[in-house]
Amino acid sequence: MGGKRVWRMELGLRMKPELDASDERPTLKTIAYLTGLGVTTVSRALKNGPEIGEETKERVRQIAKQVGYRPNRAGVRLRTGKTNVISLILNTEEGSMGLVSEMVYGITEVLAETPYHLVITPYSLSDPMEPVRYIVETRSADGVIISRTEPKDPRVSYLLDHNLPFATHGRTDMGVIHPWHDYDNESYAYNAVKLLAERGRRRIALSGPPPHLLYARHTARGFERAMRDMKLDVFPLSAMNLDAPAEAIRRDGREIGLSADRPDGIVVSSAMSALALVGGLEEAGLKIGRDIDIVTKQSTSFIGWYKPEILTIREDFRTAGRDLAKSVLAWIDGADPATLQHLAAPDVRD
Amino acid sequence: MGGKRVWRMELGLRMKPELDASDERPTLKTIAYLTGLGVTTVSRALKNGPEIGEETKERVRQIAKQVGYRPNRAGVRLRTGKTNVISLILNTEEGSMGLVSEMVYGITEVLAETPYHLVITPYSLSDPMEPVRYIVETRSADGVIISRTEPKDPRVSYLLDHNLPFATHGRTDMGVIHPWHDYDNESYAYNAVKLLAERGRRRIALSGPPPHLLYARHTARGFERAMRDMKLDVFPLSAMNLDAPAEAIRRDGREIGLSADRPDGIVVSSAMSALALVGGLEEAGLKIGRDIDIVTKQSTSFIGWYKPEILTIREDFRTAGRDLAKSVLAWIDGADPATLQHLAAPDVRD
DNA sequence: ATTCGCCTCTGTAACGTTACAGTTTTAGTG
DNA sequence: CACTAAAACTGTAACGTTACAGAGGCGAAT
Repeated sequence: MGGKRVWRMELGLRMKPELDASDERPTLKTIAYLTGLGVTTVSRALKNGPEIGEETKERVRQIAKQVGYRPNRAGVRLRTGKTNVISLILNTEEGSMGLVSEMVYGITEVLAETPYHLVITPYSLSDPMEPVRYIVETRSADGVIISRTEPKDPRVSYLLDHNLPFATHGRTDMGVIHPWHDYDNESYAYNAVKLLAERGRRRIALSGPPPHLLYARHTARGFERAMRDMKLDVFPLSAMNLDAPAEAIRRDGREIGLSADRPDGIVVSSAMSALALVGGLEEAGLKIGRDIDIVTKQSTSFIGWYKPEILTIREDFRTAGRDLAKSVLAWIDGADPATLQHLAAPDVRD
Repeated sequence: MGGKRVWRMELGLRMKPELDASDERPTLKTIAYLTGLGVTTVSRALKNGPEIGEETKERVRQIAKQVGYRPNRAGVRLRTGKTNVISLILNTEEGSMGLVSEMVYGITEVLAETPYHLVITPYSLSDPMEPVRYIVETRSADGVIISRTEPKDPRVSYLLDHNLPFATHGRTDMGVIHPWHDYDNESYAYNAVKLLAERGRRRIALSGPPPHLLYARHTARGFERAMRDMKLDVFPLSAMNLDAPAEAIRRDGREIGLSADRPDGIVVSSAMSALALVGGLEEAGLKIGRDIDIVTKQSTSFIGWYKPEILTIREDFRTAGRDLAKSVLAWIDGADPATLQHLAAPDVRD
């Protein structure tokens, strides 16, 4: 074997007599030259292909490591069509503080251990299909992550039609199967009510998400089930609308606080709204935790720092990001999308 | 000219007799076939090269648009080395809510009108150089945006050494020239003090950023200048440390609130800390706006919704993102980096 | 001895683009 | 009329990778 190796080396030298400029980025050719093997062999060896001898593979791997070889993404992509890119499609008009960065962190955390890069693709509400079409037409990603999923989401059908793996943050209601990650808002609402009941609250209101989104339904279901189970009085909040600007919510809070006939507990679906609501309630002279209790979801723990009187249940967007990334990768690798659906149980402590 | 066109078409047909599968993605070859021109000519025409006739260019452009031609990024990248990628290097441990997403939005807003994509490259505090080295070694981006800039930032020297255009969020103190965008913290602190002075506050404290960061110095300078100009009493906050966890800041706030000898105004450098501080002060029974005034920076306007008593001065991270993106692109296009340094004046209204 | 199949390695071509070095055509010059 | 120059176009090669179709060598079966 030693003899064979030497012979190959000489052959290599004869065949590729160019100087290898050592400051250039190494390619397969560099390794081929160094080992005296063919470029193809090196390529197969680094992929651990079955037709390459174990000894050769080891030698190639060693040299590759020595010279710091990194495959050229453009080369791979041009030849195979594989981009090694996951695209996160983001709406740039939403200002849901913290949500996005946490999700991005979760995604990068998973991708860091793979050859995948994360590309951020923005869209405006005026044309949500634009980035999806762009990615499909230019084949610029192997997989896509979608946020702000709608119950009937045209992006989902489009991606399914074009066989591009994806995962959605939030479920859909279209009778099709695809990977998703969703926070269990039914469980959240149920537990929120339970928390209030444990504090002796009996007249409880729900300030839910915008009703056209699917998770508004989940939230309402959990809320109503809990109210029935615990035999509490639903306090209807007609005016309340989480889509409304914070000023309006604050105003609502003040009105509620001033009315003689008011709830003694409110379940809120977003930390931002909870803050605005509490602002209004306090302006009306109420003391949170004494006169009324508020439960809200929170993604970062800042409410706990600031106002421990507000009851919180955690929603972890980093985990969501990790989950979504793992699901897309799994789908790309051929997993059954039906197995890539995750409902995240809310963490009731804190 | 009509005759010429027909002849070319025939030539084209003779030379490339393959069927053009119309569902395939169009390439230069497709357009060459359709126009009867050579691939090279089409390439030059679409780049508006000088050696192509105006009439031909127009025809090529038209057909290109008709078939929906989009240059293949991998092809360009492989041939030219141009990636059309800007990399945003992010620390995934920081939880500075809202900051990151707003910056990302600003960047994508600028890149949307260019062929550039935004890639998020994460790093952990244990090895801040890793992503920078990766990008340089694999030549995987044409430009880089750095956040959390340190006064002596090794990433800056490394990127300068390797001729990779970049821009930093925050200035450095290394005696080298590079593009940056920085919030004018000196001006912020000055205006914050002025705001307090206008409300009759006289014993003013500063709760500044972690002292090892450069903008701590800027903040302190603005604060001290304002205090001198307005002949106010500096109230030293020995215990205060914005690096501390929010719980500690909250505790500090309570202590300050309970002490007989306390400031009547505090300038705070981060909205998060301001909230924790206010939480503590209120716990001690103080009423913001009556017993004490707080000024803080805010990036989203949520404090205004929640607690209008807290005085705020806006810091706009979306603009920062836009600025940083524009600067990197300009540097890539050969602009003088010395002209790409922007100090963002704080917006005192709101 | 021949054939067969297996194992391990090989070169060629192609992905889409552009730099480069021509080539043809037309118009202008002496 | 030859000659040159400019204008407008051309093909070839290369970027780094991998699919594909071999090609040697060698042991086993015939």
